[in-house]
Amino acid sequence: MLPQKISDSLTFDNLNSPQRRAIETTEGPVLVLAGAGTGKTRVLTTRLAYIIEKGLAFPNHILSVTFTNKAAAEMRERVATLVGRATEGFWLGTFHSLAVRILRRHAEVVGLTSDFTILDSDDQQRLLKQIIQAQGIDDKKNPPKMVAAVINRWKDRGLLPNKVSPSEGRGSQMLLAIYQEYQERLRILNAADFGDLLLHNLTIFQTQPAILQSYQSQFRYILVDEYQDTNIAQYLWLRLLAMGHGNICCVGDDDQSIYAWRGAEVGNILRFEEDFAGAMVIRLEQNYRSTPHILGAAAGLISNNSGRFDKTLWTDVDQGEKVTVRGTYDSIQEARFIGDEIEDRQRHGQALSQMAILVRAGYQTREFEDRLLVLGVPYRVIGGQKFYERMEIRDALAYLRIIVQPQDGLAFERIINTPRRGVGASSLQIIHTESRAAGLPLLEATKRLLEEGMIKGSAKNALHQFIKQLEIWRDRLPDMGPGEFAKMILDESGYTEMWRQDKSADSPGRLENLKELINAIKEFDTIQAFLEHVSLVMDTTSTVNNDMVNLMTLHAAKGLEFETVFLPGWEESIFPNARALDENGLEGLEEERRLAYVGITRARQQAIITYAHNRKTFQGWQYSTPSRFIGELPKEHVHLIQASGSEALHGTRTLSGQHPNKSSYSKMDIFEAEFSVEPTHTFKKGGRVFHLKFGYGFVHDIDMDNIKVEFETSGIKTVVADYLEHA
DNA sequence: CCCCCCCAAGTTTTT
DNA sequence: CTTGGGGGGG
Repeated sequence: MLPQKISDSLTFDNLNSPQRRAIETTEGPVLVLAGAGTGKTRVLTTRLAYIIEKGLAFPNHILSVTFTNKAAAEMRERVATLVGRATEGFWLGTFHSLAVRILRRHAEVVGLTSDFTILDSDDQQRLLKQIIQAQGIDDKKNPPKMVAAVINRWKDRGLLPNKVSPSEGRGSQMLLAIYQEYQERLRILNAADFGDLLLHNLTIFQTQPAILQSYQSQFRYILVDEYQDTNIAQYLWLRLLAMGHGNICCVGDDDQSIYAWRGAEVGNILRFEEDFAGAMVIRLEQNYRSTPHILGAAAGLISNNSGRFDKTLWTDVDQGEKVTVRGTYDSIQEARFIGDEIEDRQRHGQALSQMAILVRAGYQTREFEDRLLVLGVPYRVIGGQKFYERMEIRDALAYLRIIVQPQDGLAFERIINTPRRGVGASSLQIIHTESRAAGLPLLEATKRLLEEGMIKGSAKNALHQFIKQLEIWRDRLPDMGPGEFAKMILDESGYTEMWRQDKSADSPGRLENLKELINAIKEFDTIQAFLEHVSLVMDTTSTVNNDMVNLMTLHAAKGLEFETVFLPGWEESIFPNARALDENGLEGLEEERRLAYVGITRARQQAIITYAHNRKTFQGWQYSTPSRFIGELPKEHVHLIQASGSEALHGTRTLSGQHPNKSSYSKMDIFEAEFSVEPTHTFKKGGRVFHLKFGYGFVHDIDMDNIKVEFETSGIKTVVADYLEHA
């Protein structure tokens, strides 16, 4: 095919024909089923550039939606390169950032003012806790966390309190009452939680046809990334906007839908053709990332799921190694094995940053961290606690919030007695009561109580002082740079001093974080702009690009790729996760399987799956069974190495929680039906062999595929038969 | 009102 | 084992 040039910077070179079709079909609904590693981002960005370069629309006529800020930033950057200019006019961002932009313009429609506060989940749970307690409900039996989860799921489905059907869930009346009160309190706080951002948009669109119409005619082309992760509210939002022209292009992969537990509906992508009449479905199936064995193993695994679009990923590449499945005696050996494999590859010139250990749950990274520390191998843990979620950062932000937005009662409450000012629970209780009775924000209620002399003792002076101080700070706000302003607040409030006085081990770190926060604030024009950024961009942008092994959860790995991927802990209860199965049955199992699919398809060259027969948990030693997913991998794509010799034995859980004693073990036979465990090589004890890395040596001992060799130059090593040849 | 001790729980996570 | 939250005592 001849390369087709669209403009100076945009060509169709190196695009396969489905990719081209996905780019050129600009009119009407299009669903692009983009399997792992099939050039999805390339298609999205090129399509965007194509629409611009063809003169079909100006940047502000295109709505491009992603889930994460990271994805939005990447897209923005790549589109800018393609069209050769900045991307200012584009409506390109996350669902939430785009929804906020719209909501700030029409906030009054839903009873907010345009400077409303965005609450994160921590604020949300604090508020819910107050409501639960105020309604005299036991917050032990109904923890705010769980109540928040129920309300969030309702919001994910686009349901306001009046739309929740009475039969919904258990204890629904009580939860519904909390939900109603919660929405009321949010309005008084002039605040919106994350779910509200979308939900309020829907209300605006549904009640104000003129507003909806103006957006419908503005956004002539709509592009959506990761469509399999959309929830109902997001789907409704897209549908309302796309009504009319119908030029909506959704890109996604149903096999990579791993967020059902937070409201994503795989059904959205499966139903696309019904939802958008005349939709064209384009499959991207040529994979540019992985070897045939990796694709084959992943395909075999995912074929066990029902209700999916049938896709067959294929690749031009014809070499590559089988997926390794390695059993170990216990979790200590598992960590050792992976550590050694990493060092091995490093010695062979593979960059550490090209290796990743992907785990099911965050706590699993610890044993690998310990091991890598011992080995002196640098690593980084991706994910974990976010900068803006740290206590000291949230406190500091609360100071800024209450100054900028006096109605923000949650911020007020957070810092009113931090550092200690002698305003305890009892004073706060009085303020709360007044606030609710008079329908006033906490700060206003406090002022009134002070005027009326309703607060006595030390709290009276403290509150009086503090409110005066807030006003002084607020007056200075216009005259100072945001960084300078923030530093002043933290110093004058005594907050910095509080941590200086604190002698616990983590206080120096906290002070350091506060400094970092001030630096971050300096980058913004106003405190308001900074706060908006924080509430929507929870990323810690780590620009450090050192050569380190990557440790993260499977969820965090979606969208990434590595030369070598280690997948430890493939054991029943861990992966598939027991709780996922308990709570969601077959659905849960299928989502776990998709997670496994995501894990395997992150690998370019090698995927190494491991499991341990005995695992140390917080209770003690626990016997575990290899994951059913291992048995689902087609054997022609897998190289199985069982725990060898005495390691292959296992026992039942011991009562004492001691490390199991080998004498109480029976031979394991789980895989004998699935895999041949016969040695596939012909090496003999005493035979001379050659290894690419260790050179020549003599066979010392043989245990299945594991050959112990005494090498001439590097001593005794146990290596896998595949890497040896007769010499 | 503050501090300390005890008890309970312990997937995944973006915005 | 570790961490966070709540309750009770000073």
